[in-house]
Amino acid sequence: MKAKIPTRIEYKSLADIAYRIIRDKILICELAPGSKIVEEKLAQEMGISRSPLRKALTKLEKEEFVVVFPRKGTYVKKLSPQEIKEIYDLRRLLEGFAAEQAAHFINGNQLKKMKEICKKHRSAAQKNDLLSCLIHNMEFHNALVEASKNTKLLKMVNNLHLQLQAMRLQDIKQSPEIIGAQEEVVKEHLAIIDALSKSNPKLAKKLVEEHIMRRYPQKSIELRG
Amino acid sequence: MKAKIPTRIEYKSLADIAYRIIRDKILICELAPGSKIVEEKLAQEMGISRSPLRKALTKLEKEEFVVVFPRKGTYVKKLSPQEIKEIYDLRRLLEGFAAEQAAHFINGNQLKKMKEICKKHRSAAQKNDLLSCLIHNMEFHNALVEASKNTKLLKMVNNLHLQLQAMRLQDIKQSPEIIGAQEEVVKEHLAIIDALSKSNPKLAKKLVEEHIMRRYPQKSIELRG
DNA sequence: TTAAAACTTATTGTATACTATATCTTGGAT
DNA sequence: ATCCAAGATATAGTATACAATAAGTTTTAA
Repeated sequence: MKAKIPTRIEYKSLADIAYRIIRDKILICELAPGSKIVEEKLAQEMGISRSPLRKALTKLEKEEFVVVFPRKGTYVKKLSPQEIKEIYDLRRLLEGFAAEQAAHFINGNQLKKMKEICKKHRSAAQKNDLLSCLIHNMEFHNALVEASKNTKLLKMVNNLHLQLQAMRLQDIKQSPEIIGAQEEVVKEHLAIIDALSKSNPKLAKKLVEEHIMRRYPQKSIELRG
Repeated sequence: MKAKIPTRIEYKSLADIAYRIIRDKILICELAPGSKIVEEKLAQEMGISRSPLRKALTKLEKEEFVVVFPRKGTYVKKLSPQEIKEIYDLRRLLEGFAAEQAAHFINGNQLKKMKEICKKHRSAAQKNDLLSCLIHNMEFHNALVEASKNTKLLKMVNNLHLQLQAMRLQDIKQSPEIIGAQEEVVKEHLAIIDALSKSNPKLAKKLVEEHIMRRYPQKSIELRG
């Protein structure tokens, strides 16, 4: 008899829960970059055994939130300047492409959703609520890539954003002013929405690329391309 | 005291070995798309316990070689036409970008290496050794992306190629002629090398994009962009 | 006193045992 | 005969136990 492939159902295993908790701890730097993760210790803290914890760590390793040194231990990943550059180069490429594609398909609902995100984003910016700004920023970029209808692309871009998130939160804590200019960010987002609504792929792509590179934190390093 | 981050050493755990063996079995369709993987059964066949096997399966899940349905089981992934389209769209984008970047940095050694790969590829093509052709083809694209000096990009493209590999092998078995035209492929590879050696980023990019889309197996579906 | 060796401890990797759930089988009622 | 329910079985998820290795500590010899 042929194997029946089941339909996916929602089920949260301890491994899934642990994955999410540890990832969040890394994103808010409760687990600091470079610090060691001792399995037994962390498992006890979370009230679970090492089995689901190790599964969670394996997933985090694949997504580059931690680095595993065989027989030595697992360490929270610390992004190098070179990696940050790579991420921004890839974001420009991938999200630029996403915008181009999205301009072909995007519908009223999706545009409306993006506009609402911008509204909340602007409101948070005016209140100087930088954490909310960070969230709405991710929501916007997420919605943009979703509209490109390429699920693999969405996964890639999502992962890149999450990898940057810990760094962004650190920046907020250490010097909120460098994040600043959130109203500028919202303006640029709205311009992108406008290009999408006018089904202008080339413009949407260009605006997204420029938007991303304006936020590249290592402006001093010369850009190529 | 600050945590000392160890240097990476080579160490093959049973999980690593199992990962590689299972991945290869999937690539050669010894584990057929859609078939179920029973942990206890596969572990016994490989002479290991479920612990390292499950770690291997978790990695394979993250790389989309298998799909895990919670509490149901793990199944070998079967690519849908939509996913194949996504992969080709992304390959065009990512490898086109890689070529553009590579044209800036590439050195004599790397060019030499790529030429040698083409030489072997042509030789295999003349002998009608399609399996070797597949390998040399991957080697070429790998070398191209390596020359772009973006490690994250390399990982992404590598994964896309591996995901296609099972399908390509099936194609060879079922109808060798559709693979054919390997000498054409080599010619196009050499043209790409030529553009790189002349440090012509725009041309290199264009040639790579065209080269990839010429091999898109679903030509009938209209292409956008 | 210093350095190497032997020993101890901590921690990862692996195997096994247990638990919970999904699937299959059997039996009974209509 | 068909459908549903209760029990049996298979299998994934989790916990624990054990093995191997790396890191740390003490001892001993020069």
